[in-house]
Amino acid sequence: MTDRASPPHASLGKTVSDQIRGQILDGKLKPGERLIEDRLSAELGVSRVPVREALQALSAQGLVLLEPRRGATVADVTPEVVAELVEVRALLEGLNARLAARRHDPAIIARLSDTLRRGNEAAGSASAEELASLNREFHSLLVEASRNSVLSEIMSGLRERTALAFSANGKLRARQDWKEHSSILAAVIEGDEELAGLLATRHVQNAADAFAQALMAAKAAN
Amino acid sequence: MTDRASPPHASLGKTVSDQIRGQILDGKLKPGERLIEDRLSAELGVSRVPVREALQALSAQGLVLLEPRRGATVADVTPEVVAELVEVRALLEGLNARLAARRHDPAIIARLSDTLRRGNEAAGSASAEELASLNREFHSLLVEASRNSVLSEIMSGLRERTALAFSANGKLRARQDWKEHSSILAAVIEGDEELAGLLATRHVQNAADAFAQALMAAKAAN
DNA sequence: CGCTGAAGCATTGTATACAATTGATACATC
DNA sequence: GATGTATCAATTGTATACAATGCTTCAGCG
Repeated sequence: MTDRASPPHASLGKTVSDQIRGQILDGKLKPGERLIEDRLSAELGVSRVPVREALQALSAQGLVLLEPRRGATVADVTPEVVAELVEVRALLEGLNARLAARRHDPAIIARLSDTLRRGNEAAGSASAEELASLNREFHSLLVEASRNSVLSEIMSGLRERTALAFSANGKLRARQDWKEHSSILAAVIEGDEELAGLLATRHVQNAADAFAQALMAAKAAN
Repeated sequence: MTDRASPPHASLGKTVSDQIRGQILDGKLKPGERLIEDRLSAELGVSRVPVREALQALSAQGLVLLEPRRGATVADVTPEVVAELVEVRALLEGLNARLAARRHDPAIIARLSDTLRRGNEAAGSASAEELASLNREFHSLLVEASRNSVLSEIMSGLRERTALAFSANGKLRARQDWKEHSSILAAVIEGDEELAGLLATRHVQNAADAFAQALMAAKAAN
């Protein structure tokens, strides 16, 4: 039940966009799959107009590829794009962590600590979905902690795209992930900007490396 | 005549979006001004549907503020947001320049050199519009040179928003701007990643500082 | 004179209908 | 048998029409 989706009185376009985004991130819609407006509008019980709005929004976010006169498909995140994504996101997570350490907001830090605790508890036992949700929560709070709305918007898009790419990562790295989260948060609490930034950058790179290795191993097994 | 706008067979939504974007960046539409769908559709001779698409796209880019049930207004870039914008853009321009230095693509470097030459020639005499256009061209090529499509997309949005904020900057800093462009390009040609990155980051910060000072001076004059 | 509230208007949100384009299939031709 | 071409179905692009909402104005009352 990780679907909070959208508030009841938001415009339909947003509701639909959240629905589709959810299905993409959950893997119910697979990369390359066509998103036909008529089908979606019938499925969701709305007209094509909000569906089109949603598809455009998702396209702007990079989750959907929108080709003129040819329709929409779920974005296929190639290894090249993943590398680009990681390069940019690693840098920005670094900036974000530095800012969070500088701002040093006790209220958000408290919430981060709580999420961290739950993440550590869940790292062993919980389902992949729950782990993903906690992961999102941690990074989302961290973004909030930097108090930079521009950065925040950009990063939320990047996080979703990397999540899409790494969806198969599952529970394997959970323990290591939360270890790293822990040290990032510690640096933020200390107000050690440089360390927080470095750790956050490394965190992204480490996760990407681990994923690449897992991928290689899977290939070798075939 | 810096308007290349959109290719003739692109969808109307894109055409309209380019039109409105142009009017915003040219200052014909001022921050805070309401963008009423009916009026725009009448003015541009299309129905409201493409206009809505355009407004959403511009909203995703940050040039337009879209409030549910309340319509669209030209984004008002507050000093706080400018600071955030500069913080992020400075970092990303740094990464971009580093990558450009690493890639080191002769074809693009040749084009950059050409633009640089024209920019230096124009720095003294040309109109503000022409200078802005050359500036866009230089940075646009530089983004291309990094060969990172993710970075490229993000930065083009950021550049437009900073351009909107600094639109009043005009010719004052032109000479200094192109001096800095020149040294950035030199570092890129040398393949000196670190220097190129540093200079590019500084370039953004310098421009922002200069603008802030100009603003203060203008205030003091009142 | 200011305040409250209801009616009307301006504007956005959504649905339906039509036009235009693309991709596929079947057929004819070499 | 391969290749080109015409026709058709599926799908997207755009326009128009209607519904829902928020803002403004102004009458009535305190």
